[in-house]
Amino acid sequence: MGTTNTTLYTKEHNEQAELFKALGHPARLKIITHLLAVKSCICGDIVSAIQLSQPSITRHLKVLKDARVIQGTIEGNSVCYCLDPQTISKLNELVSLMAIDIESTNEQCC
Amino acid sequence: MGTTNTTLYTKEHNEQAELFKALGHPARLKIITHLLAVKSCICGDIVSAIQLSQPSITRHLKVLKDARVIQGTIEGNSVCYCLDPQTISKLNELVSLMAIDIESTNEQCC
DNA sequence: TAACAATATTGCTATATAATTATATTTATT
DNA sequence: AATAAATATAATTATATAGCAATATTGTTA
Repeated sequence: MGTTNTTLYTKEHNEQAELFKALGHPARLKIITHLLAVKSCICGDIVSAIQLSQPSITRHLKVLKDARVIQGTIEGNSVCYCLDPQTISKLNELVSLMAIDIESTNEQCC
Repeated sequence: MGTTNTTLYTKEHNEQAELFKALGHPARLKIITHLLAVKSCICGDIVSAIQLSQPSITRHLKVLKDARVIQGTIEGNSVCYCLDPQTISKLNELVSLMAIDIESTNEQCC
């Protein structure tokens, strides 16, 4: 049905899935890369950096914001977006743990 | 349109997005967690570990396999699945870089 | 206050996804 | 060869997502 039955899973798995899902679109990765590249907050110029319509960008930004990948603060007329270090850090821990766990599981049976 | 226009993005971003997308479902994270926990390849018992129908599991496994998160080898009647260390390692590098980059961008303007 | 600028929302369409039941395929076993 | 077991595929349904054009909202400035 296109609808995930979240009741079957832990809160953690559901939250982590939301995060990964938010990262699962090239436009959103491009936005993130852009935010990292400019080394500071950026405002409306995301639209000119990404080849999508303004409403589409806004939507992608909303997805990233809902997943707490980015934060947005209103600065007068425009909005200043930047990455949320906490979320990226949490993501990093999660993936690092996976990588460590997999190292110790070096039975390579497949 | 529900269809991502992949031509707008780099091959890397498209590939990374595919990977994140594959991880963006709690059932698939549960499968991964299970594979990490049993510390070895497991076969059909994934179905009993996850509360979903057999075809749904098979589909999730296919998504993970297509994204190279897991590998599957046929063992007689059943299939043995395990995580692909290379992909997890690549993912780890990517996310680590993000985390490092964000550290150096500590202007916290938002 | 009017006009402008920047961002958000709405409405729409087409494709993608999640899930199931039923069926098919494949291999093992008797 | 027949049956059983394990996995995969097909068909179906409902919801989600990506994208855009048009419009609304919100804040700035003349």
